[in-house]
This record gives sequence, structure tokens and C-alpha cells, in this order.
Amino acid sequence: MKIIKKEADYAVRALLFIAAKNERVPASAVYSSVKAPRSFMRKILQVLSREKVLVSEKGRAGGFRLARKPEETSLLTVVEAFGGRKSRGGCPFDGRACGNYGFCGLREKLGEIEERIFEKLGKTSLKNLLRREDEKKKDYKDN
Amino acid sequence: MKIIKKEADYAVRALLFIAAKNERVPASAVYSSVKAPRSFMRKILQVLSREKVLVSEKGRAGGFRLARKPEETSLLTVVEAFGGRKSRGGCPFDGRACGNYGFCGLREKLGEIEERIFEKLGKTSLKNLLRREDEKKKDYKDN
DNA sequence: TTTAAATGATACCATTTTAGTATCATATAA
DNA sequence: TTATATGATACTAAAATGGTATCATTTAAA
Repeated sequence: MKIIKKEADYAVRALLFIAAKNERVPASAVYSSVKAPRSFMRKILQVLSREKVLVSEKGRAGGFRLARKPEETSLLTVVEAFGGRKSRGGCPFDGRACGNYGFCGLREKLGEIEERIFEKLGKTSLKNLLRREDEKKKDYKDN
Repeated sequence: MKIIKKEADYAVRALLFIAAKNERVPASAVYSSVKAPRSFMRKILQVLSREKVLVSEKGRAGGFRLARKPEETSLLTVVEAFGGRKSRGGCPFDGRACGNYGFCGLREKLGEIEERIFEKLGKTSLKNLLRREDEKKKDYKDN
């Protein structure tokens, strides 16, 4: 069971990095911090930009910055940017005939579960994640 | 996002069919009811048998029956039978280095979500599903 | 005005996972 | 002894995921 794919995972890490910087950051800086393959990360940033999660500027002093405040971008947004919500309803058949015409308790149940996942992803913002990590680091220092 | 794969989906449907029959059922009966490819379904039933979800009898009047009462087999059991829980912790890197040494707020969060999914799958038994479908059919008749 | 450093678009390839098929061996009741 | 079952297992096909590479365009600064 895989909630998000590597693409989205790298994306989140990249976003956290950019959020922490709080200024325009070039892709090169991102993939030297987040340990992702160069080309792959570039593509990921482009997707985030196309999907309006990031705003980019071209040219020499170009780079990426968050399109919104960290508390306004959720994991769900990121997951959706990479097509993570397209196969809806928890049904591997996408609601097409599956021998269980009309009613399907299983599909219903899986749909419910899926909704909860989306709900939780939707409620987790970049800010939440940043805070979590800060607290952990603090804990560490305290010991 | 895919909570279970087709294999597991077919498996659940097969189990529901067998549960409803409440007697030994040959594979042929299963795949004429559940619309799954013949060979694929045979393999699935074998897995369920190997994993002690079903009990099989060979030979002429052979077939499959539930190893336990319908309320004692959960979706989680089925999902696990098909290896659905092997990549733990919601981390696409399976806990290996991901540039985020030590702390990882994302991993932590995804782990939490995953746990909830398992919890819900664990609490949903074949009996629950059978009942759901019965109720729906009843609703239908009432209208 | 040229050049270096950036993103945009996009086509392509590799790997892994999922889905499905086919075959032969073994057991057993009629 | 034969028809009807499951067991084991090897194989292939298709789809999803992960990753690479190239060329075009933009822009600030030398």
C-alpha cells in the first residue's frame, strides 16, 4: 500500500526546503539539498509550477517560490498535482462493471476509507510538517 | 491512490460468494459468479488457501470453504495475504536514506495515515460486507 | 550584445509492479 | 480408470512508476 509516490514525496521535501528559505530558490539548490536525481527533480518542480503550487521566474536570477503561504498548501494539493486522486472511489475497476452490478459493499467501504485519507492529507499543510520537524529537532537538542 | 489491488478485490468477492453459499464450492462456481479471469481466479483461491483464509479439499467433490466464520476474516487479512502491507510506514523509501536523515515529519504523518487505513481494514469483516449488501438490497426492494 | 544561468516543454527509456495465462502434477469420488 | 477437483509454478503482457536527456526560451549581468 502506497499513499504517495516518490515523485510526490520528493515534491513535498522540495516544498519544505523552499518554504524554509522563504525566498526565490533555483532548482540547483533544491536538488543539492533534497537528495533527488537532478533531472527528475527539475521535472517535479515544473509540475508544481504548472499546477500553481510554486511560482517560477525564468532567466538568470530565476527560480521558484511558494505560490501561497505554507499553511495554505496541503499534502492533498501536492498529491493531486501528481494525479494521485484520479482513480476515485477505492474501486480498482473505477466503477466499471465488476460482476457486482448495482450494489457493492466493498467498493462503498473502500470509498469511505479513501475519503478519510484525502481528508487527512487535506488537513496537513506544509506548515504543519515544518512545525513537526522543528519540534523534533528541539526535542533532540533538549536531550 | 489504490487501496487494494484487483487480486485482493477479486479475492474479497470470491470470499463473499463462498461465505454466502456456506458450503464447499469449486473454483468453477466462483469464477462464473465473480467475473474474474478463470486462471487468475484459480491462482487467487490458491493463495487464499495457502494463507489459511480458505480451506480446500482436492479431488472430485473438492472445492473451497471459509477457514473461519465470516466475522473472523477481515479485509486486512485478505490484503495481507496478497502482500499489501509489506511496504510499511508510508515511506516510499521504506525508511532508507532519503536526504532527510533522522527526522521526517512527512514520513511520520504518512505512517499515521497508513495505520488508520490498516485499522479500518482490520475492523471490516466479511460479515460486515455481507450485511451491507443485504441492507442495500432490502432498501431497493422497499422502494 | 553576447553569454551564463535559469525555467519550459517534451520525448524517451528503464524498472518495477500488477495482471493474467498456461501447464503439469496430484488427489479423490464415482 | 476416468472425470473433476486443487497444488505448484513458470511464464508473458500490460501498466504504472521512476528517471534521463535535449532543445527552446527567458533574463540579468559581464
